[in-house]
Amino acid sequence: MAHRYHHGDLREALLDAALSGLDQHGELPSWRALARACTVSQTAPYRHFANFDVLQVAVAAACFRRLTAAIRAATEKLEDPFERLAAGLTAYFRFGYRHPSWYALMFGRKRALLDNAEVETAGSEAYGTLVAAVASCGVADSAAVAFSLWCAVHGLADIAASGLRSPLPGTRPETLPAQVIAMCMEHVRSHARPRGRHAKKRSGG
Amino acid sequence: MAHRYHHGDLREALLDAALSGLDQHGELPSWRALARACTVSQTAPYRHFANFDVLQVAVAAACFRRLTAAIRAATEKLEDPFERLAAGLTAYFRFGYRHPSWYALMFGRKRALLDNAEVETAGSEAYGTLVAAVASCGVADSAAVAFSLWCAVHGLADIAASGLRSPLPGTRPETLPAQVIAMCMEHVRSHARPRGRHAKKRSGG
DNA sequence: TTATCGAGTTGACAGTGTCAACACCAGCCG
DNA sequence: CGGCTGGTGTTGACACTGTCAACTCGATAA
Repeated sequence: MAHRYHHGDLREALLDAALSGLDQHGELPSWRALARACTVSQTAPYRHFANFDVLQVAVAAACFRRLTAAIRAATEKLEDPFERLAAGLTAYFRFGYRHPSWYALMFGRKRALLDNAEVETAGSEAYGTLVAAVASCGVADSAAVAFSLWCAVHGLADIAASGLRSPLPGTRPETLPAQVIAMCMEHVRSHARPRGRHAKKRSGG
Repeated sequence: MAHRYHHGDLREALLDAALSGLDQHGELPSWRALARACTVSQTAPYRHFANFDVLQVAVAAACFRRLTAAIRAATEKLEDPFERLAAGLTAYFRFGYRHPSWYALMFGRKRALLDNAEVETAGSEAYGTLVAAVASCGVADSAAVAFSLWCAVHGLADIAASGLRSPLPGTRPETLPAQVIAMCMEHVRSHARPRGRHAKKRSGG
């Protein structure tokens, strides 16, 4: 059975092809190229996605889920809330740095992405982990502080993802995130309720 | 003579059409649409731009120059270096917020933009004003601090430009930049050499 | 067995960026 | 004045794109 008439799991195959094409060529393959990659006629994908935008949205949502997973993986083993936060921010940056084309898709401003529920949900979950991490550092208005941190780290990731022609000559890109994340942690500490200098979090309050 | 065979200044007309199309429809018009807008055949633009990427680069460079101008306009009247810096950061944000499609073009990661001399120059000039402003606040490693500020403000502008579905419910987008810029100024002050004089804030140590 | 219907196919359409070949016309040289 | 030149604009074509309508396949239900 070299060629079944029905592919079996075309939807998933298309998403896989999209992700790997994104990694390989830096851009989302065309609708027809995706079909070709799945050895399927150029209109077969229409049975699974209403149009190209819908497919893009599905891919972006998948990327957001991976971002959330990356952050969780980087933080789940840590106890100290400040360490957790710093690790989460670092993981966020690294995600954008390592998968520039995913990040570009996620934050490339596509009309369809902006008002889509799936992306909204997946994005909010990622953002939620950040707010929670800030709150657990004992910051009062954690939402506002979290937003500022997000701006800083998103800017860093976005700059890194889009080439990073190192505006600081002689500095390796690897060292830049440390500066930015240091600024973030400064900000958090200055907004945290005093809790005892080097006390590990003991009991929740 | 309603129709001259030679347009006269097609190059400039194309750039104008591109900018206004960018403002009006949120996206760069197509090559052919631009030609149509200048009442010219669809291949006439090739006499002025080698291809579509080159045109895009020219438009992006123009946008960078406008950004620099906006920052200069917002800061030139101010004396106090800290005020100047804050005003410059605010102007940067406002530029992205008010011209989302320009900003998207400038930082949308297009291969052609990354290694283009004109864009590089125009971008560096804008970045240079930031570094200078930071340095004039008496910050030692002004390059590193400026980069962190850039990340924060770029992230803010980028988020604002791409829709800003307000991750902080109940907060108007207008109030968000204040938070981020406050973080930036905190960062600068904590890295500034103490100079006495008109210190608005002192950090206890 | 036959009817049904989701899933895949073919062919076509308007739109895109780009190229080669051609047409126009301002300017210079004789 | 006349003819040539070369920058500018035009025409027609190519391969490619996303999308649609109409057709076909084949597993499952009656």
